[in-house]
Amino acid sequence: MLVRGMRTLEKHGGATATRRRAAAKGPPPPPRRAARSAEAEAGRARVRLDVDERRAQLVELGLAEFGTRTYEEVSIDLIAQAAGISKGLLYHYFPTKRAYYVACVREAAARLVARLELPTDVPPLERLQVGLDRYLEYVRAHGGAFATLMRSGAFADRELAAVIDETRATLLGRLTSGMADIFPAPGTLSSPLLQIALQGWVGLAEAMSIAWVEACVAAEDARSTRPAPRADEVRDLLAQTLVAIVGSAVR
Amino acid sequence: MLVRGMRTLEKHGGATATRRRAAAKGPPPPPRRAARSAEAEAGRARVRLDVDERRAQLVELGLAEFGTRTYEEVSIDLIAQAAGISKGLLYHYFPTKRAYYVACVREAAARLVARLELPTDVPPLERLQVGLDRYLEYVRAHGGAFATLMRSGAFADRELAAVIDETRATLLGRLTSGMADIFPAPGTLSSPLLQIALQGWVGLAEAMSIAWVEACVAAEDARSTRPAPRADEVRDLLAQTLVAIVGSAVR
DNA sequence: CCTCCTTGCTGACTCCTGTTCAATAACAGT
DNA sequence: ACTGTTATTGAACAGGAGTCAGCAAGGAGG
Repeated sequence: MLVRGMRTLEKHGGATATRRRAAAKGPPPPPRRAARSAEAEAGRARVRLDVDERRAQLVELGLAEFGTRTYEEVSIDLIAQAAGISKGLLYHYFPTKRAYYVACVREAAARLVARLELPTDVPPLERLQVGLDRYLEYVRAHGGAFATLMRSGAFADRELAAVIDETRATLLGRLTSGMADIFPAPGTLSSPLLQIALQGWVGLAEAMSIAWVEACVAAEDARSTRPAPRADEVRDLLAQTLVAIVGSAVR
Repeated sequence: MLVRGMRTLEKHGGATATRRRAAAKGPPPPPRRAARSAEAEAGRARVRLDVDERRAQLVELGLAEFGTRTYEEVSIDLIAQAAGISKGLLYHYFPTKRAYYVACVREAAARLVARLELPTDVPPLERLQVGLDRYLEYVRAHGGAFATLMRSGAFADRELAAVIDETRATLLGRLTSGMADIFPAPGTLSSPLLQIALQGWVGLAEAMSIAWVEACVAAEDARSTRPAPRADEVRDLLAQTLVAIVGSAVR
């Protein structure tokens, strides 16, 4: 509690650490500063949460932080401080900073996927339009956070790339489901070229939506610039391009 | 002379540092060990190069390293060791690791741009095709390095983003120069929507080319997979999509 | 109410890597 | 050979990721 300090001089940890340091440095270690009891005077008592709660809280916080700053700009200490916990606790939930980041990206992706539930009883082209509308709406609402999350630390490790690829595949699958009827030619739908074409279109969609959001922001800031395109213009452009590219690829 | 000036200030800098250290640690700073001349017994003598030579060497090395590993995987020590110099020297040429990275990316971009010099006396569509062919050839040849360089640490800072944006704009300008003749409607060519469309197409081109290279690699590894598309198929797909997207955007 | 006892939680430590700086040595001009 | 310039170095510093021994909140069983 209050006097919980002392920490009994860290009987073990201290001794071990001292020994190791001595071995590394040679000269006798500097006098150890006496451990003081903080925690009490810090004002905030130790709060014990349920595992899932804490995890959710941390991911939520990470969503906000990583959406604003870059991966490397966000330090573990910062997160811990913002969450009101110790650094060590974070490692109780996530083995590494990257794992924490991946968890956050995964959550963001899950939310995006959840928001893009589409009706299955409408014709493919209409579904595509509705899906694109929702996608653009999402990107517009989450603006920079979306771009930051998707691009900032991306592609550094396999796991992260897998999450992103999977998300893309899921969304693409939803948007294009049923479109096989439109383009006959049975075998061609899974041809290597079409695969590449579709991956390319996903890149197009992301680049275009990001450019659109930037144009929107720029248009708001300065009156001088011409107004940004409307969402439905962008949506139509995306839809038409998808049709065109698939048409070209299966030809 | 600038350097000289700083040199003069070193008296101050040193004092400041010492003061800071004392303030931080409390106890008087440990006696600085007398600098000895080891170096000789290290086997390799100190080599003194011309500024530009060394810079070029370091950038060349960085191209290789950053093309293989990720930004964070490449440590300054690694670079220094590979170059056979001390860590400190790197900071004589580049103020920071990121600056070094940016210099490398800038060089890579410059080479790409240089390779994409296009003849000006051919019709626009043909020029587009030739340009795309060269682009794909480059991406194919430099495979992963291209993707790694362009994506790994990207977008972390303004400067890097600027380099990449500028490169994209340059290439796009070359590929599309003269195409104004094809699509009449004078004012529309710089409409906001078209800008977005073109940025989107660049994203398409990058995503598609990366997917294509991956398909090529995969096809080489396993015989089971279907063969990767030919370069000219991808090129035509890209060209047709560009025409289609511009057509949609100016409509 | 007390006592385990599980486990969420902490703080001090280590290690590693980017960055700084005073000192050193190679080269150019004299 | 002497000297000034500056490329080059080694050691120290800073600060952030990751580790670990021990502490305590809240329930289970007496």
